Amino acid sequence: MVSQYELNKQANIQKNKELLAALGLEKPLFEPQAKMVKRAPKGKKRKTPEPEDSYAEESEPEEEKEPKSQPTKAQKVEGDGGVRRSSRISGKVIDYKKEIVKGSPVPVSYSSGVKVATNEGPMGREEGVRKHDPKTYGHIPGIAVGTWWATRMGCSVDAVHAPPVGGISGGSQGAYSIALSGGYEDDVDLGYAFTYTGSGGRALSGTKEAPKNLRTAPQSSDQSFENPYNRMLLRSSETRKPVRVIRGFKASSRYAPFEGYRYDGLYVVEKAWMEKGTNAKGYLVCRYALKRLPGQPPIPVRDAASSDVAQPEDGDKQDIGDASAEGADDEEENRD
DNA sequence: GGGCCCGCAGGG
DNA sequence: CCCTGCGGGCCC
Repeated sequence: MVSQYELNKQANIQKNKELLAALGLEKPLFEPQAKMVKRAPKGKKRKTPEPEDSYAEESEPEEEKEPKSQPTKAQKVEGDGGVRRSSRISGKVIDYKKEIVKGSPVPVSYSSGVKVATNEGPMGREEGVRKHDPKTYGHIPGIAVGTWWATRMGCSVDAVHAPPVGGISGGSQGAYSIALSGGYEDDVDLGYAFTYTGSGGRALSGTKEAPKNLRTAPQSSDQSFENPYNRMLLRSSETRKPVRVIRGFKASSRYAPFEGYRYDGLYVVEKAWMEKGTNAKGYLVCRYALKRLPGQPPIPVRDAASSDVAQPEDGDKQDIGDASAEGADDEEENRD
């Protein structure tokens, strides 16, 4: 027996898929699957050299250190018996810092086409010093598309997405950035386009009888565009300012990283609307449809079948970094 | 695994 | 200054 919840969820997903198609977002700007090829485990484990050179000091990206088309070193292969480490949130078995300092800054279970931030702080990347203003529209200098962090604080330090918890960050002209972290089950993610759900409607303070002090909680009331964060994204759909997007390991789509958080580049909010979300009471949620700007590097695809990671097949390329896709520079930023 | 509650960066 | 929020560490 399928639960009513599941039925509602599937209905919502289907509806949103159709909506994305109706918006003309059904055609990928690139074909990730077609260009990805599974890498068979090669036997060894970790390794992953890693030049830490490249765009080290906020200079310009330069790229090309990307593994693509050059299966060799940098390919993980995780042989750890296939342990999926996405469960990191619950156990502290994994010492990220150690892993980062050693060879590969990126966990072996996920390194396809991924770069790491170069923000070196006293305690490592996640605790560096912020060098750029997160309150700007478009790319952050020196942070290439595909950059990966172990935690949200890393994204914050590198100014890609400032809030350590919040999913939306923005100003008067729209959102600067958003985080896809699987907070809402019925969001649809096609990589080059996706639907996103707004903030609010959660009882973070609990009830009078059972007061709480949470950072996130289940939906317990309607959302609305009155909510400042939701209003920002609504504003984005009007100004069409580019929005930085990071995908987190909690997101369930095949475009989400296995671990940590990854900068997936710039998107534009194509539409904003209200609908009944998938939750027990059918509370209203603010929903948005985002589309990726063209000219950006492909998004790595998670291989659903195995713990191996898909790999871009041929240098398909299109350079990373900020290159095109910049509707970005018009960041005369906040004119508050 | 689940529950609790903390810091932290923003926005008003 | 107070409140919010798609983290995360810890303890059970």
